[in-house]
Amino acid sequence: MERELLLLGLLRQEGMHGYQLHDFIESFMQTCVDLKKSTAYYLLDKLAQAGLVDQTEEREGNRPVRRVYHLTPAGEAMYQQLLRENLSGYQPARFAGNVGLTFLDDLPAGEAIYHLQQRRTQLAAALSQAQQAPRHKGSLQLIIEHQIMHLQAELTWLDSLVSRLETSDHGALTGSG
Amino acid sequence: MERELLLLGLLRQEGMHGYQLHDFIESFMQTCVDLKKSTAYYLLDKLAQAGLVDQTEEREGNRPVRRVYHLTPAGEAMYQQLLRENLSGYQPARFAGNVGLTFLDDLPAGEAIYHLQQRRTQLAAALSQAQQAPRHKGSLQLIIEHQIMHLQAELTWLDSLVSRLETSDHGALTGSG
DNA sequence: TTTTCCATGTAACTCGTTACATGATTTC
DNA sequence: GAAATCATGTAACGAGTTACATGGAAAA
Repeated sequence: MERELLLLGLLRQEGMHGYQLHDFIESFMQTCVDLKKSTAYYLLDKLAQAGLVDQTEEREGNRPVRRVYHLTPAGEAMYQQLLRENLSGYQPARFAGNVGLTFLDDLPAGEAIYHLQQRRTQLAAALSQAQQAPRHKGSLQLIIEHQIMHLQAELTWLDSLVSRLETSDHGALTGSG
Repeated sequence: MERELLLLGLLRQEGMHGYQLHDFIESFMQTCVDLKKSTAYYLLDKLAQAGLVDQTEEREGNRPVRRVYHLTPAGEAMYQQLLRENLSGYQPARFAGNVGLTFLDDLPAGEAIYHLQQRRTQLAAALSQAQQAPRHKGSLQLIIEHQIMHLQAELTWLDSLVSRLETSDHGALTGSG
């Protein structure tokens, strides 16, 4: 339900059409959320069918019609509920990259280090991208801060893992650390 | 492909049947991976059809047949490739709980704090569960360490957020922190 | 004896992605 | 005139979950 919450929350601030919504998320929340264009349309349709938003059609010149969505009272109620549910629950993050770590010692230390350094490069890039993200008013800024905190922690951890591998006395991985 | 990598990596260490595999993951990796029983069977079937594992049927007494899976040479090759791909890439984590934070200032500070403290309780529980996880040999231990690091960072961050809200002079959220 | 554990699977479904299709308009 | 942007959508697919179905064995 996070995606629904996201759309409802944004539409609550101001009416928007699908393209605009996707654009906003891509430009300002790209570090933390990823919502494909078709998914946005699909979701808006679903929200509309559920009576949580309604459409008003706009047109400028000869362009394709823009369906601008606004919250209905039911949508507002649902938003209030979803927001509280989201805030008061902890949803564990999933780390796809950890599966490889499970089997790290199936590789010779040298090669493990090499691959992890590739990973490090991408991680560092993600961090500096997050750090350069434009500052936002209100709590939108929070998720950027969170993202930066998270990426910094990941980077530090990865570095400590690599240096443990480098000084590998073959007990380094499981050593008390 | 992480789930496939996970299964291949475990099966490489020793032949196992679906139930056993699911059991192992649930008991020893529950803090980081979640793989439903049906998904395990489904995936094993897919791997078998792709020729990456083969089955040998075992039976004990009158119990249902156990299909024990082993890596084939093709499976071993695939494993080697997937492992390197996984290690050398960075796959961003997704934080479903962040969507709510985006709209945190739609709630009065008091209520926001209340909900975040609910979240904190669950987070702290997850942390202590991870801390009590049995110690493992080899790099399996790495993902538990990583999980603990991650949960600690989350907890610290959440606490700092709550205390910013508590001393809320209404600029606290976006203040230079 | 009833519940839990062992062991497997199928069918229906949801969610989201990919790839495709359309067509106007603005920018280079 | 070509390319990018604005604006919408559909069809097909894939991954994974839920709920259901089966049945023997062990434990309570």
